[in-house]
Amino acid sequence: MAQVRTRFSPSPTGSLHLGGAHTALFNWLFARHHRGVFLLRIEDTDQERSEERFTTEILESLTWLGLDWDGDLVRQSQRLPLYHDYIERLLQAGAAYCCDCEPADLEARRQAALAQGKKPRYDGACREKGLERGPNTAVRFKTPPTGVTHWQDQIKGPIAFDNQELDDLVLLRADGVPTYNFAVVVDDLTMAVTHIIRGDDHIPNTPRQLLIYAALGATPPLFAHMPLMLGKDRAKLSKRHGALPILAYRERGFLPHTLINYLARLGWSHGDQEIFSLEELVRYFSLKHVGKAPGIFDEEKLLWLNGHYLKETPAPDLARALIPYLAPLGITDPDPAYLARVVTTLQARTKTLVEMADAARFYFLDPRPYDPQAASKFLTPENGPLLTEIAGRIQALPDLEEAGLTQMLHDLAASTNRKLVNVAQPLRVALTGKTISPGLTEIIPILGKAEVLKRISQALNFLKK
RNA sequence: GUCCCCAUCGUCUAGCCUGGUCCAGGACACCGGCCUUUCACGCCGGCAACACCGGUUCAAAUCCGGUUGGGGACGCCA
Repeated sequence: MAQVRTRFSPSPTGSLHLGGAHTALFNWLFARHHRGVFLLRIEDTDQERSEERFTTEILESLTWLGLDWDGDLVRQSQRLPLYHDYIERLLQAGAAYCCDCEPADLEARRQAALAQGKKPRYDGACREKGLERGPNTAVRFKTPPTGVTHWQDQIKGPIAFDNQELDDLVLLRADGVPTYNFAVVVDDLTMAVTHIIRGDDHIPNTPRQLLIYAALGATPPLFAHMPLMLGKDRAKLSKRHGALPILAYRERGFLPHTLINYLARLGWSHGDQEIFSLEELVRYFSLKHVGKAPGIFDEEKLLWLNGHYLKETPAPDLARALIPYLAPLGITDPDPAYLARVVTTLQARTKTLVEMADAARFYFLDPRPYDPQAASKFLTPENGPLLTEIAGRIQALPDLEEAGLTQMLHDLAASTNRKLVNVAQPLRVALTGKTISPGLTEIIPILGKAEVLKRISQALNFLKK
Protein backbone atom coordinates (compact mmCIF):
# COMPACT_ATOMS: atom_id res chain seq x y z
CA MET A 1 0.00 0.00 0.00
CA ALA A 2 1.10 3.52 -0.71
CA GLN A 3 2.06 5.68 2.22
CA VAL A 4 -0.84 6.39 4.52
CA ARG A 5 -1.97 10.00 4.61
CA THR A 6 -4.68 11.17 6.98
CA ARG A 7 -5.92 14.60 7.87
CA PHE A 8 -7.81 16.45 10.53
CA SER A 9 -9.94 19.26 9.19
CA PRO A 10 -11.62 21.38 11.83
CA SER A 11 -13.58 24.48 10.99
CA PRO A 12 -12.55 27.53 13.00
CA THR A 13 -16.04 28.39 14.13
CA GLY A 14 -15.42 27.40 17.72
CA SER A 15 -12.94 25.87 20.13
CA LEU A 16 -11.57 22.37 19.73
CA HIS A 17 -13.79 20.17 21.88
CA LEU A 18 -13.56 16.57 23.01
CA GLY A 19 -15.28 15.26 19.90
CA GLY A 20 -12.86 17.02 17.60
CA ALA A 21 -9.88 15.90 19.63
CA HIS A 22 -11.22 12.34 19.44
CA THR A 23 -11.23 12.37 15.62
CA ALA A 24 -7.91 14.17 15.48
CA LEU A 25 -6.39 11.53 17.75
CA PHE A 26 -7.66 8.58 15.72
CA ASN A 27 -6.31 10.12 12.52
CA TRP A 28 -3.01 10.87 14.20
CA LEU A 29 -2.69 7.38 15.68
CA PHE A 30 -3.57 5.72 12.41
CA ALA A 31 -1.00 7.79 10.52
CA ARG A 32 1.72 7.31 13.11
CA HIS A 33 1.03 3.59 13.37
CA HIS A 34 1.55 3.24 9.63
CA ARG A 35 4.50 5.63 9.62
CA GLY A 36 2.40 7.81 7.40
CA VAL A 37 1.53 11.47 7.25
CA PHE A 38 -0.94 13.41 9.35
CA LEU A 39 -2.12 16.64 7.76
CA LEU A 40 -3.99 19.57 9.21
CA ARG A 41 -6.44 21.61 7.20
CA ILE A 42 -8.53 24.51 8.37
CA GLU A 43 -11.97 24.49 6.79
CA ASP A 44 -12.71 28.17 6.83
CA THR A 45 -15.02 28.53 3.87
CA ASP A 46 -17.79 29.83 6.09
CA GLN A 47 -16.61 33.40 6.15
CA GLU A 48 -19.42 34.48 8.41
CA ARG A 49 -18.53 32.26 11.31
CA SER A 50 -14.82 31.54 10.93
CA GLU A 51 -12.52 33.44 13.23
CA GLU A 52 -8.76 33.51 13.39
CA ARG A 53 -8.76 33.25 17.18
CA PHE A 54 -10.40 29.84 16.89
CA THR A 55 -7.71 28.66 14.49
CA THR A 56 -5.13 29.79 17.01
CA GLU A 57 -6.93 27.99 19.81
CA ILE A 58 -7.28 24.79 17.80
CA LEU A 59 -3.57 24.74 17.02
CA GLU A 60 -2.73 25.38 20.64
CA SER A 61 -5.04 22.59 21.75
CA LEU A 62 -3.51 20.07 19.36
CA THR A 63 -0.04 21.13 20.37
CA TRP A 64 -0.86 20.75 24.05
CA LEU A 65 -2.19 17.26 23.39
CA GLY A 66 0.96 16.43 21.49
CA LEU A 67 -0.80 15.77 18.19
CA ASP A 68 1.79 17.12 15.81
CA TRP A 69 0.97 17.49 12.15
CA ASP A 70 3.15 17.14 9.09
CA GLY A 71 3.78 19.85 6.56
CA ASP A 72 2.21 23.26 6.40
CA LEU A 73 -1.20 24.12 7.68
CA VAL A 74 -3.66 24.22 4.78
CA ARG A 75 -6.38 26.84 4.76
CA GLN A 76 -9.27 26.43 2.38
CA SER A 77 -9.72 30.17 2.20
CA GLN A 78 -6.39 30.39 0.40
CA ARG A 79 -7.20 27.82 -2.24
CA LEU A 80 -10.10 29.49 -4.02
CA PRO A 81 -8.49 29.35 -7.51
CA LEU A 82 -8.06 25.61 -7.11
CA TYR A 83 -11.76 25.10 -6.40
CA HIS A 84 -12.72 27.27 -9.36
CA ASP A 85 -10.48 25.19 -11.56
CA TYR A 86 -12.28 22.04 -10.50
CA ILE A 87 -15.68 23.69 -10.92
CA GLU A 88 -14.76 24.46 -14.51
CA ARG A 89 -13.90 20.83 -15.08
CA LEU A 90 -17.23 19.67 -13.74
CA LEU A 91 -19.12 22.28 -15.73
CA GLN A 92 -17.22 21.29 -18.88
CA ALA A 93 -17.96 17.65 -18.29
CA GLY A 94 -21.64 18.41 -17.87
CA ALA A 95 -21.57 17.10 -14.33
CA ALA A 96 -22.63 20.41 -12.82
CA TYR A 97 -24.91 23.29 -13.70
CA CYS A 98 -25.69 26.83 -12.70
CA CYS A 99 -28.65 27.66 -10.51
CA ASP A 100 -30.26 31.00 -9.76
CA CYS A 101 -32.90 29.90 -7.30
CA GLU A 102 -33.42 32.34 -4.44
CA PRO A 103 -32.02 31.06 -1.16
CA ALA A 104 -35.09 32.35 0.62
CA ASP A 105 -37.35 30.40 -1.73
CA LEU A 106 -35.33 27.26 -1.24
CA GLU A 107 -35.57 27.59 2.49
CA ALA A 108 -39.34 28.04 2.28
CA ARG A 109 -39.69 24.98 0.07
CA ARG A 110 -37.53 22.99 2.47
CA GLN A 111 -39.68 23.93 5.45
CA ALA A 112 -42.83 23.14 3.52
CA ALA A 113 -41.53 19.69 2.62
CA LEU A 114 -40.49 19.01 6.19
CA ALA A 115 -43.91 20.14 7.44
CA GLN A 116 -45.58 17.72 5.06
CA GLY A 117 -43.39 14.94 6.36
CA LYS A 118 -41.45 14.70 3.12
CA LYS A 119 -37.73 14.50 2.70
CA PRO A 120 -36.58 18.03 1.92
CA ARG A 121 -34.58 17.97 -1.27
CA TYR A 122 -33.83 20.34 -4.12
CA ASP A 123 -36.23 19.78 -6.99
CA GLY A 124 -33.71 20.36 -9.77
CA ALA A 125 -35.58 23.40 -11.06
CA CYS A 126 -32.51 24.87 -12.80
CA ARG A 127 -31.09 21.59 -13.97
CA GLU A 128 -32.10 21.91 -17.59
CA LYS A 129 -32.12 25.70 -17.85
CA GLY A 130 -28.63 25.89 -19.28
CA LEU A 131 -27.83 29.01 -17.22
CA GLU A 132 -24.48 30.79 -17.57
CA ARG A 133 -22.34 31.79 -14.59
CA GLY A 134 -23.53 35.12 -13.27
CA PRO A 135 -23.32 37.20 -10.12
CA ASN A 136 -26.32 35.46 -8.58
CA THR A 137 -25.77 31.92 -9.73
CA ALA A 138 -24.54 29.06 -7.65
CA VAL A 139 -23.18 25.86 -9.15
CA ARG A 140 -24.92 22.61 -8.38
CA PHE A 141 -23.83 19.04 -8.84
CA LYS A 142 -25.83 16.94 -11.25
CA THR A 143 -26.54 13.91 -9.10
CA PRO A 144 -27.36 10.74 -11.05
CA PRO A 145 -31.10 10.17 -10.61
CA THR A 146 -30.80 6.42 -10.40
CA GLY A 147 -28.36 3.83 -9.22
CA VAL A 148 -26.74 3.10 -5.90
CA THR A 149 -23.62 4.58 -4.35
CA HIS A 150 -21.86 2.31 -1.94
CA TRP A 151 -18.54 1.86 -0.22
CA GLN A 152 -16.78 -0.47 2.12
CA ASP A 153 -16.49 1.55 5.28
CA GLN A 154 -13.32 0.69 7.17
CA ILE A 155 -15.17 0.71 10.46
CA LYS A 156 -18.86 0.16 9.72
CA GLY A 157 -18.62 -2.28 6.84
CA PRO A 158 -20.64 -1.98 3.63
CA ILE A 159 -22.92 1.05 3.35
CA ALA A 160 -25.15 1.91 0.41
CA PHE A 161 -27.37 4.84 -0.55
CA ASP A 162 -29.86 5.06 -3.37
CA ASN A 163 -28.87 7.99 -5.54
CA GLN A 164 -32.47 9.12 -5.63
CA GLU A 165 -32.16 9.95 -1.94
CA LEU A 166 -29.55 12.51 -2.83
CA ASP A 167 -30.38 15.85 -4.37
CA ASP A 168 -28.36 18.28 -6.47
CA LEU A 169 -26.13 19.85 -3.85
CA VAL A 170 -24.57 23.25 -4.24
CA LEU A 171 -20.85 23.02 -4.98
CA LEU A 172 -20.08 26.70 -5.33
CA ARG A 173 -22.03 29.47 -3.69
CA ALA A 174 -23.12 32.51 -5.64
CA ASP A 175 -20.28 34.43 -3.99
CA GLY A 176 -17.75 32.04 -5.48
CA VAL A 177 -16.90 30.26 -2.24
CA PRO A 178 -17.07 26.46 -2.37
CA THR A 179 -19.30 24.50 -0.01
CA TYR A 180 -18.05 21.85 2.36
CA ASN A 181 -18.79 18.72 0.34
CA PHE A 182 -17.04 20.06 -2.72
CA ALA A 183 -14.04 21.68 -1.07
CA VAL A 184 -13.38 18.53 0.91
CA VAL A 185 -13.23 16.40 -2.20
CA VAL A 186 -10.89 18.77 -4.02
CA ASP A 187 -8.68 19.07 -0.96
CA ASP A 188 -8.51 15.41 -0.08
CA LEU A 189 -7.79 14.64 -3.71
CA THR A 190 -5.04 17.22 -4.13
CA MET A 191 -3.55 16.53 -0.73
CA ALA A 192 -3.50 12.84 -1.66
CA VAL A 193 -5.30 11.76 1.48
CA THR A 194 -5.60 7.97 1.56
CA HIS A 195 -7.84 7.45 4.60
CA ILE A 196 -10.62 9.70 5.78
CA ILE A 197 -11.36 9.01 9.40
CA ARG A 198 -14.20 11.16 10.73
CA GLY A 199 -17.32 11.09 12.87
CA ASP A 200 -20.20 8.98 11.62
CA ASP A 201 -22.35 12.07 11.41
CA HIS A 202 -20.57 12.44 8.04
CA ILE A 203 -21.96 9.20 6.66
CA PRO A 204 -24.74 10.98 4.73
CA ASN A 205 -22.10 13.19 3.08
CA THR A 206 -20.06 10.29 1.85
CA PRO A 207 -22.19 9.18 -1.12
CA ARG A 208 -22.28 12.79 -2.33
CA GLN A 209 -18.54 13.06 -2.12
CA LEU A 210 -18.08 9.70 -3.78
CA LEU A 211 -20.20 10.87 -6.69
CA ILE A 212 -18.03 13.96 -7.06
CA TYR A 213 -14.88 11.84 -7.11
CA ALA A 214 -16.49 9.74 -9.83
CA ALA A 215 -17.47 12.80 -11.87
CA LEU A 216 -13.86 13.96 -11.61
CA GLY A 217 -12.67 10.57 -12.77
CA ALA A 218 -10.72 10.17 -9.54
CA THR A 219 -10.23 7.22 -7.24
CA PRO A 220 -11.67 8.07 -3.85
CA PRO A 221 -9.80 7.51 -0.60
CA LEU A 222 -10.92 4.91 1.92
CA PHE A 223 -13.55 6.03 4.42
CA ALA A 224 -13.75 5.12 8.09
CA HIS A 225 -16.61 6.52 10.14
CA MET A 226 -15.99 6.41 13.83
CA PRO A 227 -18.79 6.41 16.39
CA LEU A 228 -19.79 9.71 17.90
CA MET A 229 -19.13 10.70 21.47
CA LEU A 230 -22.35 11.36 23.32
CA GLY A 231 -23.25 13.23 26.47
CA LYS A 232 -24.93 11.71 29.53
CA ASP A 233 -28.33 12.08 27.90
CA ARG A 234 -27.08 10.12 24.88
CA ALA A 235 -27.31 13.15 22.61
CA LYS A 236 -24.39 14.47 20.61
CA LEU A 237 -21.89 15.93 23.02
CA SER A 238 -22.29 19.66 23.45
CA LYS A 239 -21.80 22.50 25.89
CA ARG A 240 -24.83 21.63 27.92
CA HIS A 241 -23.24 18.30 28.87
CA GLY A 242 -20.35 20.18 30.30
CA ALA A 243 -18.24 19.27 27.27
CA LEU A 244 -15.60 21.89 27.53
CA PRO A 245 -13.02 23.14 25.09
CA ILE A 246 -9.85 21.08 25.27
CA LEU A 247 -7.96 23.96 26.82
CA ALA A 248 -10.47 24.06 29.65
CA TYR A 249 -9.26 20.61 30.67
CA ARG A 250 -5.77 22.01 30.87
CA GLU A 251 -7.04 24.81 33.09
CA ARG A 252 -8.80 22.31 35.31
CA GLY A 253 -5.55 20.49 35.92
CA PHE A 254 -5.68 17.51 33.61
CA LEU A 255 -2.51 16.10 32.11
CA PRO A 256 -2.52 15.98 28.31
CA HIS A 257 -1.77 12.28 28.32
CA THR A 258 -4.84 11.66 30.45
CA LEU A 259 -6.99 13.07 27.67
CA ILE A 260 -5.09 11.08 25.05
CA ASN A 261 -5.44 7.81 26.94
CA TYR A 262 -9.10 8.44 27.73
CA LEU A 263 -10.04 9.46 24.20
CA ALA A 264 -8.16 6.51 22.73
CA ARG A 265 -10.11 4.07 24.89
CA LEU A 266 -13.42 5.58 23.93
CA GLY A 267 -14.41 3.67 20.84
CA TRP A 268 -11.23 1.66 20.61
CA SER A 269 -9.76 -1.10 22.72
CA HIS A 270 -6.87 -3.47 22.96
CA GLY A 271 -8.19 -6.38 24.99
CA ASP A 272 -8.54 -5.50 28.65
CA GLN A 273 -5.82 -2.89 28.74
CA GLU A 274 -6.81 0.49 30.14
CA ILE A 275 -3.51 2.26 30.59
CA PHE A 276 -1.46 3.01 27.51
CA SER A 277 1.69 4.97 26.92
CA LEU A 278 1.79 7.00 23.73
CA GLU A 279 4.17 4.47 22.21
CA GLU A 280 1.77 1.65 22.99
CA LEU A 281 -1.14 3.50 21.44
CA VAL A 282 0.82 4.05 18.26
CA ARG A 283 1.96 0.45 18.21
CA TYR A 284 -1.45 -1.13 18.84
CA PHE A 285 -3.86 1.24 17.14
CA SER A 286 -5.93 -0.33 14.42
CA LEU A 287 -9.22 0.52 12.75
CA LYS A 288 -10.15 -3.11 13.17
CA HIS A 289 -10.64 -2.60 16.89
CA VAL A 290 -12.62 0.57 16.63
CA GLY A 291 -16.17 -0.16 17.74
CA LYS A 292 -19.35 0.82 15.93
CA ALA A 293 -21.47 1.95 18.84
CA PRO A 294 -21.37 5.48 20.18
CA GLY A 295 -19.79 6.08 23.57
CA ILE A 296 -20.82 8.32 26.40
CA PHE A 297 -18.27 10.68 27.83
CA ASP A 298 -17.65 9.83 31.49
CA GLU A 299 -15.83 12.46 33.48
CA GLU A 300 -15.49 10.13 36.49
CA LYS A 301 -13.28 7.82 34.53
CA LEU A 302 -11.31 10.75 33.18
CA LEU A 303 -10.65 11.87 36.75
CA TRP A 304 -9.60 8.39 37.77
CA LEU A 305 -7.16 8.26 34.86
CA ASN A 306 -5.75 11.65 35.75
CA GLY A 307 -5.28 10.50 39.33
CA HIS A 308 -3.49 7.48 37.98
CA TYR A 309 -1.08 9.54 35.90
CA LEU A 310 -0.55 11.96 38.74
CA LYS A 311 0.73 8.99 40.74
CA GLU A 312 2.81 7.63 37.89
CA THR A 313 4.53 10.77 36.70
CA PRO A 314 8.02 11.27 38.15
CA ALA A 315 7.92 13.95 40.85
CA PRO A 316 10.36 16.37 39.19
CA ASP A 317 8.29 16.35 35.99
CA LEU A 318 5.10 16.80 37.91
CA ALA A 319 6.64 19.61 39.92
CA ARG A 320 7.36 21.45 36.70
CA ALA A 321 3.82 20.87 35.47
CA LEU A 322 2.41 22.15 38.76
CA ILE A 323 4.11 25.53 38.71
CA PRO A 324 1.49 27.32 36.56
CA TYR A 325 -1.23 26.18 38.94
CA LEU A 326 0.64 27.51 41.95
CA ALA A 327 1.00 31.03 40.59
CA PRO A 328 -2.65 32.04 41.07
CA LEU A 329 -2.29 31.12 44.75
CA GLY A 330 0.56 33.55 45.08
CA ILE A 331 3.27 30.91 45.04
CA THR A 332 5.83 31.95 42.47
CA ASP A 333 9.29 30.71 41.68
CA PRO A 334 9.25 27.71 44.00
CA ASP A 335 12.52 25.89 44.53
CA PRO A 336 12.43 22.88 42.16
CA ALA A 337 13.90 20.41 44.64
CA TYR A 338 11.60 21.53 47.44
CA LEU A 339 8.59 21.43 45.13
CA ALA A 340 9.47 17.92 43.99
CA ARG A 341 9.46 16.73 47.61
CA VAL A 342 6.13 18.46 48.18
CA VAL A 343 4.67 16.82 45.11
CA THR A 344 5.73 13.38 46.31
CA THR A 345 3.46 13.72 49.33
CA LEU A 346 0.51 14.83 47.22
CA GLN A 347 0.61 12.51 44.22
CA ALA A 348 -1.64 9.82 45.61
CA ARG A 349 -4.01 12.26 47.26
CA THR A 350 -5.22 14.45 44.42
CA LYS A 351 -6.87 13.96 41.07
CA THR A 352 -6.02 17.18 39.27
CA LEU A 353 -3.16 19.67 39.26
CA VAL A 354 -5.58 22.28 40.54
CA GLU A 355 -6.35 20.14 43.58
CA MET A 356 -2.69 19.45 44.02
CA ALA A 357 -1.77 23.11 43.96
CA ASP A 358 -4.40 23.82 46.55
CA ALA A 359 -3.20 20.98 48.73
CA ALA A 360 0.37 22.24 48.40
CA ARG A 361 -0.50 25.66 49.73
CA PHE A 362 0.54 25.16 53.35
CA TYR A 363 4.03 24.08 52.34
CA PHE A 364 4.64 27.60 51.06
CA LEU A 365 2.26 29.87 52.91
CA ASP A 366 1.27 30.58 56.50
CA PRO A 367 -1.36 27.98 57.54
CA ARG A 368 -3.32 30.76 59.14
CA PRO A 369 -6.11 31.57 59.17
CA TYR A 370 -6.88 28.07 60.37
CA ASP A 371 -9.90 26.24 59.15
CA PRO A 372 -12.47 27.36 61.78
CA GLN A 373 -13.88 23.91 62.41
CA ALA A 374 -10.44 22.37 62.66
CA ALA A 375 -9.22 25.06 65.03
CA SER A 376 -12.21 24.91 67.33
CA LYS A 377 -11.89 21.18 67.61
CA PHE A 378 -8.15 20.76 68.00
CA LEU A 379 -6.50 24.07 68.83
CA THR A 380 -8.07 24.16 72.26
CA PRO A 381 -6.47 25.37 75.51
CA GLU A 382 -6.35 21.83 76.83
CA ASN A 383 -4.15 20.86 73.91
CA GLY A 384 -1.67 23.59 74.74
CA PRO A 385 0.57 21.45 76.95
CA LEU A 386 0.54 18.72 74.33
CA LEU A 387 1.74 21.05 71.60
CA THR A 388 4.38 22.47 73.89
CA GLU A 389 5.57 18.97 74.63
CA ILE A 390 5.68 18.11 70.92
CA ALA A 391 7.71 21.22 70.21
CA GLY A 392 10.16 20.23 72.90
CA ARG A 393 10.58 16.75 71.56
CA ILE A 394 11.03 17.89 67.98
CA GLN A 395 13.54 20.44 69.18
CA ALA A 396 15.46 17.63 70.85
CA LEU A 397 15.47 15.33 67.84
CA PRO A 398 18.90 15.13 66.21
CA ASP A 399 17.34 14.78 62.78
CA LEU A 400 13.88 14.60 61.27
CA GLU A 401 13.83 11.01 60.02
CA GLU A 402 10.44 9.44 59.46
CA ALA A 403 11.14 6.55 61.78
CA GLY A 404 12.20 8.81 64.61
CA LEU A 405 9.18 11.03 64.18
CA THR A 406 6.84 8.07 64.16
CA GLN A 407 8.47 6.79 67.31
CA MET A 408 8.17 10.17 68.95
CA LEU A 409 4.46 10.47 68.17
CA HIS A 410 3.75 6.98 69.48
CA ASP A 411 5.75 7.59 72.63
CA LEU A 412 3.89 10.77 73.24
CA ALA A 413 0.55 9.12 72.78
CA ALA A 414 1.51 6.44 75.26
CA SER A 415 2.94 8.78 77.85
CA THR A 416 0.01 11.18 77.73
CA ASN A 417 -2.43 8.34 77.61
CA ARG A 418 -4.02 9.45 74.39
CA LYS A 419 -4.88 7.76 71.17
CA LEU A 420 -2.43 8.51 68.44
CA VAL A 421 -5.06 10.36 66.46
CA ASN A 422 -5.49 12.78 69.35
CA VAL A 423 -1.83 13.62 69.24
CA ALA A 424 -1.70 13.87 65.48
CA GLN A 425 -4.68 16.07 64.77
CA PRO A 426 -3.75 19.08 66.92
CA LEU A 427 -0.29 19.02 65.43
CA ARG A 428 -1.71 18.65 61.93
CA VAL A 429 -3.92 21.69 62.34
CA ALA A 430 -1.02 23.67 63.77
CA LEU A 431 1.17 22.84 60.78
CA THR A 432 -1.31 22.84 57.93
CA GLY A 433 -4.39 24.68 59.19
CA LYS A 434 -6.55 21.73 58.29
CA THR A 435 -7.59 18.30 59.55
CA ILE A 436 -6.68 16.74 56.24
CA SER A 437 -3.14 16.60 54.94
CA PRO A 438 -0.33 14.26 53.97
CA GLY A 439 1.21 12.24 56.78
CA LEU A 440 2.82 14.26 59.55
CA THR A 441 6.05 12.34 59.28
CA GLU A 442 6.21 13.32 55.61
CA ILE A 443 5.37 16.94 56.20
CA ILE A 444 7.71 17.68 59.09
CA PRO A 445 11.00 16.87 57.34
CA ILE A 446 9.95 18.96 54.36
CA LEU A 447 8.94 22.01 56.36
CA GLY A 448 12.08 21.70 58.46
CA LYS A 449 12.62 22.08 62.16
CA ALA A 450 12.62 25.86 62.31
CA GLU A 451 9.38 26.24 60.38
CA VAL A 452 7.66 23.49 62.34
CA LEU A 453 8.60 25.05 65.67
CA LYS A 454 7.49 28.43 64.43
CA ARG A 455 4.10 27.08 63.39
CA ILE A 456 3.61 25.30 66.71
CA SER A 457 4.33 28.46 68.60
CA GLN A 458 1.91 30.37 66.38
CA ALA A 459 -0.72 27.79 67.22
CA LEU A 460 0.03 28.12 70.92
CA ASN A 461 -0.44 31.85 70.60
CA PHE A 462 -3.71 31.30 68.87
CA LEU A 463 -5.18 28.98 71.44
CA LYS A 464 -4.33 31.25 74.34
CA LYS A 465 -6.68 33.87 72.97
C1' G B 1 -41.46 12.50 8.15
C1' U B 2 -37.51 10.22 4.93
C1' C B 3 -32.78 8.05 4.66
C1' C B 4 -28.62 6.14 7.27
C1' C B 5 -25.99 4.21 11.53
C1' C B 6 -26.06 1.58 16.18
C1' A B 7 -27.62 -2.11 20.23
C1' U B 8 -23.05 -6.85 26.13
C1' C B 9 -23.08 -4.55 33.56
C1' G B 10 -25.27 2.69 35.37
C1' U B 11 -20.60 4.06 32.13
C1' C B 12 -16.09 2.56 28.92
C1' U B 13 -15.39 -2.15 26.95
C1' A B 14 -13.42 -7.87 25.94
C1' G B 15 -15.77 -11.78 23.48
C1' C B 16 -18.95 -11.59 17.89
C1' C B 17 -15.62 -11.93 11.73
C1' U B 18 -13.42 -17.89 12.38
C1' G B 19 -20.94 -20.63 16.73
C1' G B 20 -19.31 -24.85 21.75
C1' U B 21 -13.51 -23.17 26.18
C1' C B 22 -19.01 -17.43 28.45
C1' C B 23 -24.62 -19.79 33.91
C1' A B 24 -20.14 -13.69 29.78
C1' G B 25 -14.02 -11.25 31.42
C1' G B 26 -11.57 -6.35 32.63
C1' A B 27 -11.97 -1.07 34.02
C1' C B 28 -14.71 3.44 36.14
C1' A B 29 -18.52 4.37 39.61
C1' C B 30 -21.02 2.17 43.77
C1' C B 31 -21.22 -1.15 48.38
C1' G B 32 -18.51 -4.02 52.12
C1' G B 33 -13.70 -5.28 54.51
C1' C B 34 -8.30 -4.82 55.38
C1' C B 35 -4.31 -1.25 56.03
C1' U B 36 -4.11 3.41 58.88
C1' U B 37 -1.98 9.61 62.84
C1' U B 38 -6.31 12.63 59.11
C1' C B 39 -7.31 12.25 53.89
C1' A B 40 -6.00 9.54 50.06
C1' C B 41 -3.24 5.38 47.76
C1' G B 42 -3.06 0.22 47.90
C1' C B 43 -5.06 -4.71 48.68
C1' C B 44 -9.30 -8.25 49.17
C1' G B 45 -14.45 -9.15 48.30
C1' G B 46 -19.41 -7.82 46.35
C1' C B 47 -23.46 -5.78 43.23
C1' A B 48 -24.39 -5.49 38.05
C1' A B 49 -25.26 -6.82 31.20
C1' C B 50 -25.73 -10.45 26.10
C1' A B 51 -32.85 -5.09 24.28
C1' C B 52 -37.08 -8.27 22.42
C1' C B 53 -39.24 -12.00 19.09
C1' G B 54 -38.53 -15.54 15.50
C1' G B 55 -35.22 -18.52 12.36
C1' U B 56 -30.65 -21.56 11.20
C1' U B 57 -27.93 -25.31 14.17
C1' C B 58 -26.72 -30.95 18.09
C1' A B 59 -25.25 -26.01 20.08
C1' A B 60 -26.08 -18.62 19.42
C1' A B 61 -23.82 -13.04 23.11
C1' U B 62 -21.73 -14.86 18.54
C1' C B 63 -25.02 -16.26 11.95
C1' C B 64 -29.97 -14.53 9.44
C1' G B 65 -34.76 -11.83 9.58
C1' G B 66 -38.11 -8.74 12.04
C1' U B 67 -39.60 -5.60 16.21
C1' U B 68 -38.44 -2.07 19.71
C1' G B 69 -35.20 1.49 21.41
C1' G B 70 -31.30 5.12 20.76
C1' G B 71 -28.47 8.28 17.67
C1' G B 72 -27.20 10.94 13.22
C1' A B 73 -28.23 13.40 8.58
C1' C B 74 -31.55 15.83 5.53
C1' G B 75 -28.38 24.14 4.30
C1' C B 76 -25.66 28.78 -1.17
C1' C B 77 -23.04 25.33 7.79
C1' A B 78 -19.06 22.11 8.43
